Amino acid sequence: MSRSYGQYCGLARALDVVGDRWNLLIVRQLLMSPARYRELRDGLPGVATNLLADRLRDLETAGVIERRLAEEGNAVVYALTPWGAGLREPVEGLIRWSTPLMIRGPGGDHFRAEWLVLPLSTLLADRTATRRPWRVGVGVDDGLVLVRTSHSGVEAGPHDGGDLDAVVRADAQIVLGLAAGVLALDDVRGLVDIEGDEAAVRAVFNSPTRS
Amino acid sequence: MSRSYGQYCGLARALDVVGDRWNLLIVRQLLMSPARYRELRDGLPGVATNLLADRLRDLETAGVIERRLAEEGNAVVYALTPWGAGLREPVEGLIRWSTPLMIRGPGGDHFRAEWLVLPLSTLLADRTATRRPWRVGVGVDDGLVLVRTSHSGVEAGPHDGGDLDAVVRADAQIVLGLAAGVLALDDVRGLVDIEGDEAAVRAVFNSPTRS
DNA sequence: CCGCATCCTCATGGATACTG
DNA sequence: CAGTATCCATGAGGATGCGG
Repeated sequence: MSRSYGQYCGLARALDVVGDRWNLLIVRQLLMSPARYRELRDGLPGVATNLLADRLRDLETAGVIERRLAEEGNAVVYALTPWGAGLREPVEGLIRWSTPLMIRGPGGDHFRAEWLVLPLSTLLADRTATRRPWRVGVGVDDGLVLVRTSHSGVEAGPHDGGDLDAVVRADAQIVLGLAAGVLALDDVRGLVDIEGDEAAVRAVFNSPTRS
Repeated sequence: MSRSYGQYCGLARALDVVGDRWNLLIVRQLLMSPARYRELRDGLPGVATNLLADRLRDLETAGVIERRLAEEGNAVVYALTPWGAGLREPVEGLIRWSTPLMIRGPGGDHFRAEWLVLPLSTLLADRTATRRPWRVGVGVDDGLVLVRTSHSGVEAGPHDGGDLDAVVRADAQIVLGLAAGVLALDDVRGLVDIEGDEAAVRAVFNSPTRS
């Protein structure tokens, strides 16, 4: 664990726990779903394997994550504790704050479709859901993210294999621009591929924000 | 500037900008008020002066902070840009998340009364304000933090020298426990010193949360 | 294979002295 | 006062090893 700030301040103590490099990205992965060591390593391109092991130990000691035994028996699965799951708010706050950094496009950075789950969740959460419920797949590269109506608005998550009313495919940059309201669907028609119920797709990206 | 994560992910890009050690603590200081170099150094015990200078440069380059000329003429003052001020949400989220780390008490850590401003702001913000407006000073050590009613609830900030309806003095740990709702005022009567209008103090710490 | 531990190199952080 | 310059300790990154 890195050096403590030694300050009796909530932010400093929070950063003593999750401020070290890679820690919040590990939390990001686990906010989507519990995962095995290898899955974490795959979802965190660039992490050194010894650092990942170190950080998992630190976070477990601090009570942010816990090791569970997978259903298959002896496999270890890492998951957030209830307290660790409380990091969703500040993490989503940082994601919303980062919008200006994302609409510039990916540059040469790594990208994984699953990384759209949290941004879509938080950017679409306060959209008013339409009358009839829908489930839409948002596809980038080879991945598919599920966006659907929920009791209180719109939710995103990993694709669960269930039926979809529609599938939208576009570059990640465009998907984020649409979700953030920086782009309108009609402005990028040629860059977006829509299959299925177009009305459902419009409900995702063009419905007014509750504000 | 530290090594980039190289991930096209909002959280990773946000941390590329503010994830380096000390960066968010500098933002914490500037969320309270613009400050000069020396004030930042004083408010960040433990920071090395070269690191502070480095970080201020990085944050300015990234567009999080800006250098301003003070009213007195040639003095430089650091302040958040509008985008940088948008970090208030995730920072307050981390502060709320850190409550379990704070109610354990200060241990041997440094403490400054001004560090209560952000926690009091975010922990009391959704308390319903009483009918008549009040201004209460919360005192720890030698410092005094202002808590007052606002149009939409309760606000905290640096003491502005104006008249106060009451002053409460207690240890920082107790103040935070009261604000977080972990302690009730009557449970710690002997440890809290109240001057002035006690009803105003009760309005700060005992009014029901809006939930 | 998966889940780490070890080793080595180099970038970053920390403490202090120094300068315009 | 507002930073630079310097030096040393520490942590990150990458390759590889190793037991289950």
